[in-house]
Amino acid sequence: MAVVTVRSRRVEYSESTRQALVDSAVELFTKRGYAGTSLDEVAKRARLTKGALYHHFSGKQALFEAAFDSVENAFMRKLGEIVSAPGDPWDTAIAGLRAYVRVCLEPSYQRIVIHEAPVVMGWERWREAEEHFSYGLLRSTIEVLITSGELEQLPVETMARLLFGSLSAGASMIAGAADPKKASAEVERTIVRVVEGLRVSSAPSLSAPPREHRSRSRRR
Amino acid sequence: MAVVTVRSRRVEYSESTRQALVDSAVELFTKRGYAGTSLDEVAKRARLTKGALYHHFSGKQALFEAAFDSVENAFMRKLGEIVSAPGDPWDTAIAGLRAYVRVCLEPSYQRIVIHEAPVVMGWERWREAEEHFSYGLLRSTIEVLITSGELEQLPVETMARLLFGSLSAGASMIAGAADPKKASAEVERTIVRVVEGLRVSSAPSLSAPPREHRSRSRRR
DNA sequence: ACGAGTACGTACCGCCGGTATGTCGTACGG
DNA sequence: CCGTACGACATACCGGCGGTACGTACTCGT
Repeated sequence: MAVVTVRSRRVEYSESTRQALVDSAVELFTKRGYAGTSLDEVAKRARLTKGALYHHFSGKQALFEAAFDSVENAFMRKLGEIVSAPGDPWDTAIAGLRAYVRVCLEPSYQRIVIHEAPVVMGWERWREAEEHFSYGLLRSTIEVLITSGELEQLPVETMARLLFGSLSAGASMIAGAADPKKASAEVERTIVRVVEGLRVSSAPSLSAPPREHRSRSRRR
Repeated sequence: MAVVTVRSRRVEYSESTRQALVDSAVELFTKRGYAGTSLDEVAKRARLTKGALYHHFSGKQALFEAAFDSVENAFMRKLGEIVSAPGDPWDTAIAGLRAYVRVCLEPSYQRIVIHEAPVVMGWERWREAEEHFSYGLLRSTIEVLITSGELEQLPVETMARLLFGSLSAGASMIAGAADPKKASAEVERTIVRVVEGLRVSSAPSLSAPPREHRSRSRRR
């Protein structure tokens, strides 16, 4: 079973052209968006023709998803290492947040993953794909924090979605800001503050699932 | 300034056909999305032709923006009344949050305003348009809460964006959930908890679901 | 009542996603 | 060593759609 059929030169060339098409697609989708990019253009930039493109991909959507995966894989590897590093779970989680905010400064991540993918791939499929990437990371991080008693006991799925939404919005804001450095600093600070608001500071709540309380908490 | 030139029957007809086109566009954009909807289809559904459409709108984008405005105006009016109602600012803000979550159950708001608009109109233009609608409401509400000392002092702009991102994500989640009622309840609860985490100097009163209460909301 | 402008409809163009088909080189069995 | 089958592209073409040019009927002001 150790027969590894020496990767022929032929398939090497093939994979290379495929990669060239993906790279070209990433560039053009980032600059002009999905609808604004023609397949002839993508092929031309890779010094190929549409025939080659349709040999490697079933259509425009498939090409986009390949570009999507390419971008995600490029940026999520480091992030995964950060949040799975040993040490205090809270600190590593915060470090992950900061790192993610930095990733969101990348134009290709911004446009392809955050903005266009949900529309192009359909929201459900996008979410499904994100399970393997940033959303999955966020979700597992939250789970760790909840089980370790650092975070308020709230529905993990919902928490993850809402936080992810905040991060995406922060990403958009940073990308569109006149001063991205300053904006990312503010986003970072605010996000961290939001998460800290969900921290359980005191002893682990022996309170059962927080439900119905007397309310009317008045202030002032 | 009192030159009230009697609206001729002609312009009435014209406005009526324009409205028919917008309504048709809202329906089709909601069902099939922007790219999946052809102008011939929109015109046909309104018992018109593409010629009429191009008489009233400069192109597909303009038609979309008209549909966008139509949807926003339809849903944001009530919301505006809620958050500008007299009474305790904190309570009205929370009520506004809950109301917004309900709006997010509407398919047309979901797809047109939340999902497609940022891509179709471009993110910057989308944000600009949102200033007059939901985002503007959220922002002003936050400003009130901060100046009244209820909320942590954080950059208003950033807070508003992040919270808006959370709400949008919650909206998407609700729309895609198998049990939207349950999902919206969870989103509501979690969002309220997040906001309470940002409250100053108050023991977080774990969500207090107020049922329909008083408030004759006669305002404006 | 009559020119003018508005509110459409009709016909057509160019681009683009997708398909069908052709061609050339390479691996492979005999 | 040779033919052949198949993979890796290129070329040619189609249908649909956004957008444009132009034609036409109806209305309105004078």
